[in-house]
Amino acid sequence: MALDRLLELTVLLNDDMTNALRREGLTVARTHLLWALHQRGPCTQRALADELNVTPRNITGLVDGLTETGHTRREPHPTDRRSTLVTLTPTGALVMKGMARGRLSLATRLFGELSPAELEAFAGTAAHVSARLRDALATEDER
Amino acid sequence: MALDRLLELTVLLNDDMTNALRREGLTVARTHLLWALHQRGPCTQRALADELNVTPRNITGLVDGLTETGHTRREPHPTDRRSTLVTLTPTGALVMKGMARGRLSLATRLFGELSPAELEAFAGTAAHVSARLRDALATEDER
DNA sequence: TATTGTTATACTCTATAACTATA
DNA sequence: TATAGTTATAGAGTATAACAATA
Repeated sequence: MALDRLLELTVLLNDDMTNALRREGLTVARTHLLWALHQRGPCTQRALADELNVTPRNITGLVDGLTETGHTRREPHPTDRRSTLVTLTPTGALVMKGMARGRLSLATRLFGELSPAELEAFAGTAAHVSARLRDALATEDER
Repeated sequence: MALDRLLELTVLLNDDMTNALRREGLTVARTHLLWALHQRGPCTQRALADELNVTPRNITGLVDGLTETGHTRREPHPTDRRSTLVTLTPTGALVMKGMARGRLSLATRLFGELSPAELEAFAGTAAHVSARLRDALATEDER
């Protein structure tokens, strides 16, 4: 059944992500945070908490770790002295650029043998599934 | 790009799984263990460690938790006094039966609107991607 | 009074290493 | 000597609650 394949794929992707990141001294959770910074630029921890859907306390820990490894830096907020701005260090920015390239090459290797039509069909279906997921889980409680 | 959709889907599925399971007092890791028991019947902890690809120490913790919540039980191995056989309690077996049904109904809701041809194409592509993933990650190190 | 980030505390998953009981 | 499972220890991710500084 398709769902089983999908779940299996989920597990595989997750494990592979974890292992690949460990080789760079990163974790999945920390990489999500880096990715958010890469896309949005400097953020307050509050904004990161909202973006990643975790508690502010959790962000404190993730930024602690990333700052210790030299990927991020805490800077004072220019107008609000309660806030800190989390920014990518040059190293952190480099790592994220490499990661963007890595995703591209992984995609090429994974999907490279598919015809454009197949690719389109797959992406369309994935989008469809993604959209339905929301509705489905809103009513999953009666299970 | 298709990979982005796939990763997004991975994250969504993962979060949803986590939340759905929390409503039943379970976690993803513990459910993997229950699923293995559901499919293979009573297992030694060693066998579970191999099946889930985690350390024996980790299995000790998971079985501790599941036994405390009444999903599993430890029984003496009939011939090897070093081993314990982990079994599903009646409650645990019931939960897993419900989960098998739940997966079916979730699949129906997610994929129900797709034509058989679309479903087949999606499943085929997922299998293809799954297979390629192995090769791809064996050579991902040059990144 | 409300918000930002922290400290305090706790639980789960995970790993390695040392140890006990058995094989 | 090797194997099954445990205790000991540690680190990461996550949560809630109480608190300090600031708005």
